[in-house]
Amino acid sequence: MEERNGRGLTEREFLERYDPGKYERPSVTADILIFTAKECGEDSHLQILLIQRKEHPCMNRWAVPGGFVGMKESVDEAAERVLEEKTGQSGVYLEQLYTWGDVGRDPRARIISVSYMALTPWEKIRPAAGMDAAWYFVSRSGGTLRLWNEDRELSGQDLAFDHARMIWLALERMKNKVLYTDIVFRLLPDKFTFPELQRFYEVILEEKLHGPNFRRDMAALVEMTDEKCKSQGVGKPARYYRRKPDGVRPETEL
Amino acid sequence: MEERNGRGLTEREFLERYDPGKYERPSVTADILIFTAKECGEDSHLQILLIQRKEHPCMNRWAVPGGFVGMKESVDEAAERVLEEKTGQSGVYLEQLYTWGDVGRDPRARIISVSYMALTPWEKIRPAAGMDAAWYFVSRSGGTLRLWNEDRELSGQDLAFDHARMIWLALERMKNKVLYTDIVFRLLPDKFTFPELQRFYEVILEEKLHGPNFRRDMAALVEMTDEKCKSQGVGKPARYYRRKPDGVRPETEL
DNA sequence: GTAATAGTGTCTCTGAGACATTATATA
DNA sequence: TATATAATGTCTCAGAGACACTATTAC
Repeated sequence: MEERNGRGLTEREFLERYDPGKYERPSVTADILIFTAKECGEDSHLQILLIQRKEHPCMNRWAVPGGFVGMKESVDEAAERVLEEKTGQSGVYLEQLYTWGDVGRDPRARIISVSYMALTPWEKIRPAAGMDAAWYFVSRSGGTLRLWNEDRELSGQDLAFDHARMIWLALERMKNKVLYTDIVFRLLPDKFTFPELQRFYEVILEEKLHGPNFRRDMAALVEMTDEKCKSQGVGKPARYYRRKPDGVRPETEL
Repeated sequence: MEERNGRGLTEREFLERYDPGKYERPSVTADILIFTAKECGEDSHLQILLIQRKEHPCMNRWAVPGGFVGMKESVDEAAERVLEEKTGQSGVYLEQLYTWGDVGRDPRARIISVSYMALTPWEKIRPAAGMDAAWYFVSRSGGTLRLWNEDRELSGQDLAFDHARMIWLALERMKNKVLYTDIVFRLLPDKFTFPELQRFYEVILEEKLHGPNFRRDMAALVEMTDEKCKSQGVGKPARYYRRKPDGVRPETEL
């Protein structure tokens, strides 16, 4: 530990003299794509929490919640902080997705954003804090992103900065991971029916699945409970299932 | 475009008054994991370019090449710049991997690093610039990373910062992507033999493959040429193959 | 010739996909 | 009873894995 560098300095001496202020530096934010899913009548959809900006730039446009990374918190911690501020939850599944570093992506200043994806069951969501936050249904059809709720439908130009691409990438990532990881269960409550589970898979995969085969393929991951769902409408009521304690698939590669 | 915010400012007026200097900001680097692969006698191995640090902190330890992201370049552009400085190449396959944001990861200052993976054929590599750069063979066995070359063998403590984890993640990512993307061909020259191709797959997948089945499965992606390899040692000389122009698999999800 | 590696052909058995059938609720 | 949805059982065919065999070089 007493090694000296080219100018004869130890590490301690070097660090004391080190001036990090010589160069200009970018700001860094953690932006969180908070997803949930709710059964709504016939068809299910993913939902994402967006915030309407009350300030320039992109005033009145809708943005993914985010916050600047402080000097005394890791980027991951900043992401958790933002998530808790917006949903009142902690311990939510959070996964880093991508870092957005183009020069002109925010006209205010040089801002680099690390995007995260958060997945949480609808039941655990507290009503979005503040009037400027709203849940939007989200789907992709053809090459375009669709975002809508009871109040309005957004077009591509209604999203701030490069956030449309952020959302697109998150949906793509989910689609790629859903078959070999456990992420669906992060969107579901502890007890769920097989039809629910299947609809969630279908939404994320953006394709219909064959019911009987789906049951067969999921058999290793879930187990039956004695409870039956109260029948909603006509037809045989579904039985509740839960995850098998040991039926585990990996979640991240890190 | 003439919308005014809560204080009656237009976007132009707001931006003129915006002061990005109020908060302290972290430094951001782009760190490049430059991989190549070379046939070396019996067994092939991936190789990675490392640089021995001549300065505190982590003096004399080996680090992944990196550089600070300038204010007038995107993070991707910074990555390309670093890559070209170190290999003299441009147009190399480059993929963003992960962003490392822990507070104490660099004792000099708060530094957030965006890691990239670069893949290039051995033939296109120019000799590493400077005496401080060296190629290391790299593999994982059990839970540990192995790095070695003709001169020395590195242990976990010989790597700077969190760079061992960076390399580990890159190997994991490669392993996960190799079967459904084109990344192997980024490591190979234009013409290659089937045994070569198979060994590269085996190195990345960290498992032996069955020769005849491997040929069958790759048939859609490559095509035979008339050229035969000069026989090296005993045995039937291998035939050269090249990629089919249309035999394409996707490379990234972005 | 033998040894060694390159390359082809074929068999089998798992498992994904499709469909038929039974079960249980409402009306 | 009819209808709608849940849940189970079975058939088939493509494809992964394993193996046997042929081809071409050095020695």
